[in-house]
Amino acid sequence: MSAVHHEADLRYAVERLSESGAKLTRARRAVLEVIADSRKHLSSTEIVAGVLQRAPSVGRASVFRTLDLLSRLAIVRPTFLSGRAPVYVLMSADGHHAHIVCPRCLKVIEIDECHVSHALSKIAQEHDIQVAGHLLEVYGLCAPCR
Amino acid sequence: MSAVHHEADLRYAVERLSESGAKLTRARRAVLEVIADSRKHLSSTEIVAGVLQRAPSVGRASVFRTLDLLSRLAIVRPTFLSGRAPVYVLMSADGHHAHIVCPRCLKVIEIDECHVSHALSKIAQEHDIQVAGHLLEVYGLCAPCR
DNA sequence: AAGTGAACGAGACAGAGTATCGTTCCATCG
DNA sequence: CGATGGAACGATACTCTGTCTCGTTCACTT
Repeated sequence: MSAVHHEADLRYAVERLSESGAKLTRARRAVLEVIADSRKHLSSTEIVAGVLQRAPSVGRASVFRTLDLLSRLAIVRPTFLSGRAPVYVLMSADGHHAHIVCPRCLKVIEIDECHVSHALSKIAQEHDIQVAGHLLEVYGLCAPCR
Repeated sequence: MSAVHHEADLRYAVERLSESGAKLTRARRAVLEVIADSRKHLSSTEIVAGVLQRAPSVGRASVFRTLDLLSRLAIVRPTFLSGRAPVYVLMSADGHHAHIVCPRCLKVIEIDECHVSHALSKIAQEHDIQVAGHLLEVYGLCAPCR
């Protein structure tokens, strides 16, 4: 019920939201809490449902507006995992995220340490880019599926 | 007009399609050609339009069915770049793909060499996964935008 | 050359996301 | 302390991407 799973990420997301000049409204707080509170990545429909439970007066449109805002701020990233609708991934404090998708059972395994910093600095150098974040998706069969 | 840009990828995609047991129909060939022929990543709407030009008798539904099939075969991967609708990325022969997105001008820069093989083998080992492919998205300002 | 199941084309349908519009909230400034 | 203005809101109508259905056609096998 309470937001315990990604407490730090939630705090950081709220901080970045304020920094951007956006107001921290009830609707936005509710969306962030639902996302941070969930153990798995949620679709927009699931987020709407979660928000409705937590703050029944919040409208559908505000949830979508918030998801848009969070995407633009790179706090969240829509991604296709299982199913037809995109699923919103909460980026970590430094704008990075990585997970493994098993193409057979569609399970998603979150990765904390993805070892790409060296690769990123090479890419930054080769393409003259100022890297601000990344998403790494790895596709591969998990142990039970082999 | 003719498919010259990702000729090798196209050939490989066709091969994997046959290998999977799927028939190589006119609709599927048209979709693959449109995707491989394009210099940029296309949305489903753009793909439908391209197919319609190339093979007017092909139905909308078949395009979506094909995109589904190609996604399941990891020949293509839907991703959110600019805009509301997802965009389909053609994975390279070994199931890998990487690009940089500039969050300001929304330009997408394709990366040929992404230097993550070492990171992937570490991840494979740590999580007991048999890696079959990956997608790396790097977010960062490009030179002109700084 | 014929048989068979996969795939197709057309169009009705569903549902995710958007646009509109009047209202509310909140900060700033008189 | 109350007025002013802009950002965000809630409700709802609407759009459009993607799906489902169903009878028909076509690609591959033998």
